[in-house]
Parts: sequence; C-alpha cells; structure tokens
Amino acid sequence: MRGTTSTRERLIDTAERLYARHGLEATSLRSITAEAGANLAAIHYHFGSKGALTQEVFSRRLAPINRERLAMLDEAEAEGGAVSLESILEAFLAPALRRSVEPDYADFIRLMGRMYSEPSESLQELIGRQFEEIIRRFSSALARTLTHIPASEVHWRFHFCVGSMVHTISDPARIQRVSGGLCDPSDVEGTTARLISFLAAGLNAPATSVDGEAS
Amino acid sequence: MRGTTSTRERLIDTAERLYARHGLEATSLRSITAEAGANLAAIHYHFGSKGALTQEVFSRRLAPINRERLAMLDEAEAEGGAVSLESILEAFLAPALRRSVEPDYADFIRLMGRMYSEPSESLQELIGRQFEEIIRRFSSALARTLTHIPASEVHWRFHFCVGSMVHTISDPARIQRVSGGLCDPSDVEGTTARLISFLAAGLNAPATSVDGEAS
DNA sequence: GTCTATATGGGGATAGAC
DNA sequence: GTCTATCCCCATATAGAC
Repeated sequence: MRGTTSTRERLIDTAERLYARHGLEATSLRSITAEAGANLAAIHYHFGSKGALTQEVFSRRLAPINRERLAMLDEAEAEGGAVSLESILEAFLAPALRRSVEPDYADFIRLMGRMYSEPSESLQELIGRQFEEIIRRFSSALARTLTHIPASEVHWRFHFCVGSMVHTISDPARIQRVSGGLCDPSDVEGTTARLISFLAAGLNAPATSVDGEAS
Repeated sequence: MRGTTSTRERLIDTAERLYARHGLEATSLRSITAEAGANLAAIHYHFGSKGALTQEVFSRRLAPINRERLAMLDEAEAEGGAVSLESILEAFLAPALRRSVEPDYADFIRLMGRMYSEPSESLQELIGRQFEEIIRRFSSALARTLTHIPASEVHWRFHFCVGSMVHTISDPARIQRVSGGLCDPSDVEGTTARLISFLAAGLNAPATSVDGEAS
C-alpha cells in the first residue's frame, strides 16, 4: 500500500483520519507521521507547518462538495421558473450526506462538525472563503422561493438548516445512541429524505411576526 | 474582587471562560491559574486533575438548565390533555437560550457547542448522564403530541431540533457574519420565537413514507 | 525526499516547605 | 490552602547528513 501513494498524500490521509478521531489540537505531528510510516520532518518538508497541513486536509475535501452543490443548484435553476424548496435543500444536503458513507470521505465528514467548534484562525478564514459563495447562492435561491418571508428571516432559517445538517452528519452514531437503537444512520437516502421534509416544512412556516422585523 | 470568591470558584469561572474562547485542549492549566490569580498547584489541590476540573465546569451549569427544562415540561403537562409542540419546544429551548445572554452564563453556552465535538471520554459520559432524562422525557412528550409520526421518526426530528439549537447558540456571532449583519443574535426572544416556529413546522411535517419504515 | 539529532518551549502532575 | 521547585514527557520546528 505504501508504494501506491506519495508520502505527501499519505500524510494528508492520515491527518484527516486522526483529526476526525481525536480532534485537531489533540493530534500531534508525531502520531501522524508514525501512522503514515513517514518521518517527523516530512510534514515540515511537504507543508511547512501543522496549520498548512490542516488547511490541505480541509480544502481537498470541501472544494468538490461545494462544487457539486453549486452544480446541482445551477441545474435546478436552469429549468426556469420557481425552484422548489426540496430541490434547493437536496442540492445543499445530498453532496455532503451522500459522501458521509463513502469510505474515502467518511472521516472528513465527521471532521466537518469540528471545524465549527475549533476556532483556529487560519481555519476560520479558510472556511469563510470556501463557504462564501455557497451561502450567498443558497440564501438568494431560498429568498426567491420563499417570497412570503422577509430576507433576514430567510437567513435565520437557512442557519437552522445548517445546524440540523451538521449535527446529523458530524457524529452518525449519536442518533443511534440517543434513540436507543431505533434510528439507523447508515440509511443515507432515508436520512436525506427525512432532513429535506423536516427542513422544507420549517422553511415554509408562516413568517413569525416580530415587531419591527428588523432582526 | 479576589476576596469575594474562593479560589476554587475562581478557577472554575476562569476555566469556563478560557475553554469557551480557545477550546478545551488548547487551554493549559497554567493559563487558567495565571488568569485566576492562583498557583499552578491549586488546580491539583482542589480538583485532582484537569479532567476533573472540566467536569466541574460542565455539571455546574448544565444541571440548572436541565432542571428548568424538566420543570417547564412538567408544568405544561400538568395542565392535562395534549401538550402543544410550541410548549414542548419552549421548555426545551428557552432555558438555554435565555441564559445565553446572561453574563454569568454566556461563556458556558458557547462551550456547549464544543462539548458535542470534543470526544474526551469522561466528558461524553458526563453528558450522557446529564441528558439521559431530558432526551427520554422530551422524546416521549413529542411522541404523544405527534401521533401521526412513527416513533423512530420523532427521534430523528428531535435530533434535527437539537442541531439547530446548538448551532444557533454555540456561536452567536456566526449568524451575523453569514447574514452580512442582517440578523441580530442579541434579540434572544426573537431568536427563540423564530426557532420555535421553524422547528414546530418541521416536527409537524407529514411523515416521510420510507419503505419498511424501520429506521 | 528522507533521515537523525537536536533546539526550544510548553504541557500535566507532584513533593515538600510554609 | 498556598507556594516554589522540579520531574518527566511531548509538542512543533529546524539543521544538516545522506
């Protein structure tokens, strides 16, 4: 196995796996190089620092997911007319959820939960860059479909959607634990369908009448 | 100020603040004692280890929130008859959201997001214990109200609710960033109302017809 | 590109005086 | 209960041989 991939790639793979399992801070360069069968100095040779390696881990996986999200949204919008909530949600959710069971991606998908809660500065910047277009495109798609909802409320509701997705994706075993085994997270299509119908109903709720409505 | 509270309490307060700001792993005992105006050895004298201190930080704040949640649910159920989704959601959300703007609690509320993604074993156990009753009580309250939804689906939907809440609460500034300033997280009552109407609609969505329906 | 060896700093934990 | 001093280990990073 070690001959097939470059040291550089093995380091990224291993870092991804250990980050997902133990957290970013808790994962040492030593443990990464040891498990990748490489030398401690290799990380600095290939990346320059731990932070730069971490950025590689994230951008490598995030870029394809977000590209697919935008492609699916493009396609839905190309059909002309109003885009259904379900299509918008599908474009946002499916590219991430589908990958959550691909062996190559599973570790990273679990890492996504962490990136929201470990506020390393360079990581936050990277995420900002990677998600800027996503947020802009999906928010305005939602706003065009949800004509009865004020723009600020659309942002709130999209925010709630992201929360449900991240919580669902970042620790698949959790739903099994809290449901006492009743719920099966390995059925990704079922999970996606459930999320879509839940979130579509939430997005479609009557606008809350808040005085002033500014916030 | 230093005379008013015991060293033990100041250590917990300071740990809470630094944990929320920098993460659990990234916060050293040295930084805690330095900022609390105490000696490095004080932590081991009072708690025995860093892990034990961390448990103190969490259980001190979690217990009152969960006690209030159960009290509100008790009250709603005491009125007899079916309990509305809105009352159940309010009992679950308000005790946490209300505290997110109390100066004493704000740091901890932000910490809550982290506890879901840092998988230290002792912490996961503590959380399991603290939330066991909450999950049981709220899941069955929801199931009694949502009679048209299969039990496993109720668990999924409650899971989605938790995700929205955690994501909303754990980094209040995020919604401001991603909305370009359109949304104001300091209006807690507005946020609670928005969450309740969004989640109530999602919980009430028609049951997704999944073949077999086992999961 | 990959190795060994090492620099430099910080981590948690503890012993023992006060 | 609080301090100093210290043990021991591990972290990231770098220099320089191969």
